Amino acid sequence: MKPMTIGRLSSAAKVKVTTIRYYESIGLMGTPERSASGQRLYGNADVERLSFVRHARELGFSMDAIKDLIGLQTEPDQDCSAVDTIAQRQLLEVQKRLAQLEALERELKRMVENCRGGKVGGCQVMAAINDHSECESDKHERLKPL
Amino acid sequence: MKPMTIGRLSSAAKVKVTTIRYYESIGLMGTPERSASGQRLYGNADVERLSFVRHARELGFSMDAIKDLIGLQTEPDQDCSAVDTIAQRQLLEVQKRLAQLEALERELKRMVENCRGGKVGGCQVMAAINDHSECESDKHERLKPL
DNA sequence: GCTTGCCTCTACAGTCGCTGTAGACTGTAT
DNA sequence: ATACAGTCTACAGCGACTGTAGAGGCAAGC
Repeated sequence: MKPMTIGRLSSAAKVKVTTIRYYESIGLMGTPERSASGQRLYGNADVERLSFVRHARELGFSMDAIKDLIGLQTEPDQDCSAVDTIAQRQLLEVQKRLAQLEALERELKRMVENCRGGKVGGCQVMAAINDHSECESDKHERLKPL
Repeated sequence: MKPMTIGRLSSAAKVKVTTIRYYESIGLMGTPERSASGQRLYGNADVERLSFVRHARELGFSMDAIKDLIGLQTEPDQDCSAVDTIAQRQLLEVQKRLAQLEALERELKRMVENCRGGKVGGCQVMAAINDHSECESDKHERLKPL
């Protein structure tokens, strides 16, 4: 039960030191104890909580969703359906994004395959970007960062 | 050849007014003429250039890549391979991202399907996020925003 | 005890690609 | 003449961090 410094927590949970302090600042991690000299001190529960956050981030959950999940975790007697709802919403998001990216892939593939070399002036890739209207998926939704 | 205001350019190219000014500020759109009262004035060439930028953004190209593409576009006698390289790099990025998202989808699906209802305390979804190690794709790369 | 060298602290700026706000001015339609 | 939409500049904010600066802390080797 001996407390660990932020660096140990960082390597235990595989989350960067700066990120841990950031999580604290946005209320995702709660204010830890401090040593006499002011250093943050953590215990095993913090490793688990931080790992949970990391796993959830890796699954693409937003910070808000993660906050909700943590809130639910602290009330184990509540109905599980709230958790299920969050996960299902996330799955839908991922599937939507997948569909977008698949359309993009088809389009880029077509562009690259049509390239016959030569000069920029007659470049098929350039033409494809210019004359986007020919494309199957003309109406891209606003694309989130790749 | 009568010049148009930023609002007309905005609807012609389907890019928001504020975004056009932003593009100007980062050097993507060049400084336009101004009317006597200081309003920006654009011509048809600007519509094409801005549409090109929009199409490229919809295809997920970064601003840097788009700057490169525009630079190449103004030199139609250069070899086309530089364009092809940028597009291929973009395709690879998209494919990498697709693979990540597919792994995510499998994992989320598994989580959601395992949910049998009940209380949060015994929730399979929670368990799955906690015990990420069981998953096929334990080693997710840093996930970019959904 | 002293130095070395890493660890930790706070506070703030920067990233990307915009979006939103405030407050003033301009142009057009009625 | 008035109303109202459009435009102007300048700056702050978004999410989820990352990077920097400058100061202080801590354990190990000499």
